[in-house]
Amino acid sequence: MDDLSFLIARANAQSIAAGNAALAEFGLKVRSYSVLTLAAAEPRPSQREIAEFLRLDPSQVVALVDELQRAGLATREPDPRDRRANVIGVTLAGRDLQRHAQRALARAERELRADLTDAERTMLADLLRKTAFA
Amino acid sequence: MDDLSFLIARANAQSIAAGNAALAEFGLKVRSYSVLTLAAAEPRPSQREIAEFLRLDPSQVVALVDELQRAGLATREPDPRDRRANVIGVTLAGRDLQRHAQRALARAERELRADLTDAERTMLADLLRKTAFA
DNA sequence: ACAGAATACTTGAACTTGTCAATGATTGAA
DNA sequence: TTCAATCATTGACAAGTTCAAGTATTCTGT
Repeated sequence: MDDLSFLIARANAQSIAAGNAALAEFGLKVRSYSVLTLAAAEPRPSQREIAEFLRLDPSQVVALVDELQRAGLATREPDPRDRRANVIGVTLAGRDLQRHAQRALARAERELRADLTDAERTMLADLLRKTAFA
Repeated sequence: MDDLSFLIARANAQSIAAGNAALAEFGLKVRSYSVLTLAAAEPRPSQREIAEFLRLDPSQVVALVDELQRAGLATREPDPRDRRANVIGVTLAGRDLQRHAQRALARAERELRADLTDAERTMLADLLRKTAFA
């Protein structure tokens, strides 16, 4: 039971729990926060790009964007260059909330991973990046 | 989006997908394999201990043990020392299957994490262990 | 010894997530 | 221009999570 996949699974469960707890005060979850963050980036992504990046089914992205839009945080416009696609962006409120949520999340993560030094956290991130984007 | 939790989530999704694929030929999934592996250990765990270790709700463990038992892989006996609790173990077939599945899983994992050297994999496991069992 | 709190498992319900197939609109390619 | 591919959407369904309630058993304090 000391294999990589098990350790990763456990660390992930902790991340999600801590993340959702930290995001609760913003009315967000890890999922909706991720979508909001991508929507706040430039260039604004399409739903397909969001789905691809987060490894979600496109139909899940529909629901997530619906939710953010209803909350007045995200915008959804047809892409003028490809009218099949929607361009997802953020409202002013969305951008503001994203910033606050990002800070809260970073704080929660540092707390959760407090047993690692800064150097170890960096090392861990590097290794994960190397294997997770192969 | 390059924070630890995101990377962990992504690596986890890959692990589960690759793990389930590798375990399919044994009729197992990552979940049932984990329970089977714990059941094969000494001393044999109770369902509560399995739930705690895998961070599952006790009711989920009921279903998982049911499944393994129906497949003739796991045994479930009341603990003579505490008749509220069940002691979960493995049958001969269960032990045998666990061994084969373990090998297949290790192989799949090495393959999935092939972009890391052995030393890096060890380092990654050490870091995860340090943060996941704080 | 006894009552009451606590624990282990089980069941079932509600809810969230994950997966898939089908559809309409639009675009790209032969 | 026609045919295939792509993007978003919907709806159906399986799988996973979380909770509350119930039974049996054990533990605690008197």
